[in-house]
Amino acid sequence: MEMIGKAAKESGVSVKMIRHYESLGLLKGVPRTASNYRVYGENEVHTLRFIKRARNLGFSIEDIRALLSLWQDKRRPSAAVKKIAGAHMAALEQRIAEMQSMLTTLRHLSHSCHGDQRPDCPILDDLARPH
Amino acid sequence: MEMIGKAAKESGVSVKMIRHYESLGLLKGVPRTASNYRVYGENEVHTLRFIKRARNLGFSIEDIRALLSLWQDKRRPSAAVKKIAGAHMAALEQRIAEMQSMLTTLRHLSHSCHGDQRPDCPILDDLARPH
DNA sequence: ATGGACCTTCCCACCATGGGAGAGTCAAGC
DNA sequence: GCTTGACTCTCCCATGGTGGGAAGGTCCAT
Repeated sequence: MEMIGKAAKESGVSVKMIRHYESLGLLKGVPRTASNYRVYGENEVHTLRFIKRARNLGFSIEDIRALLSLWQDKRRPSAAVKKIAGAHMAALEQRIAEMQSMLTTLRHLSHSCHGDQRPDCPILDDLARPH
Repeated sequence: MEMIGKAAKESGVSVKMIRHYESLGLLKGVPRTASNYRVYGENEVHTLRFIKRARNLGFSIEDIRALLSLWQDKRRPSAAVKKIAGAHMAALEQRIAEMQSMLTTLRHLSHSCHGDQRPDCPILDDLARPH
């Protein structure tokens, strides 16, 4: 009889988040003891690790919901999985590109800022640019 | 007499967010008409554009709060500005590195997934890895 | 039986943004 | 003057993912 704390340790998902995922319907039908404690078996811990790994790869909860149901469907077409992964990769690429563009601008600005005791600061000048 | 809608258009900050920034103390002492409408002048619009630009560069509200006060302090040391920018750049770099690491893994997995009608899928296999 | 380590539910917070309700205001056109 | 539409006001709620903490129940070892 495995309680939530043990499942948390084994899966790497915090107790808080295990309950949260359950409330979101990612873990269904978790049984309870007579005193209302959640009980986890191998399957649940396996699912939690799946979720953990997917979160580590940046998948959203909705993506994970879809991935879990494909995982459980032994007749899924692998194309369906690849499509989700592809969309996520595209989103990551876009976000990275945005951040890199910020970084490029910041590096230019920072490079041209003395960073000393004097008040002159191209960084502030840029932020305050009338444009 | 410039109402909030016009200030929004001129600054690129939404009406909602202008009010929000004011509630956070980023815009102080915005005057009101007799009928309680906010009134904006050049200074306020300028500040809003500053905020907008800083947000576009990914600065947090707290960073912006500090940047605004440095902007208004004509005797600031530029080092203080550069320090904030540097910390932000480091955070961006770290986040980008994390996302790129996700992307690398995803690309490997996706590459080895047929993406057809068959159920075999290394992506799911990896997510479900016992590890 | 007491204490400590669990567990439960419920509410609140973050950050930045937006949606929408319900009410007031203002100007233009009739 | 009255209607209409475009503003504006304040409030509350939602997002997504995570955590904090309160108030109470349970279980086991001393």
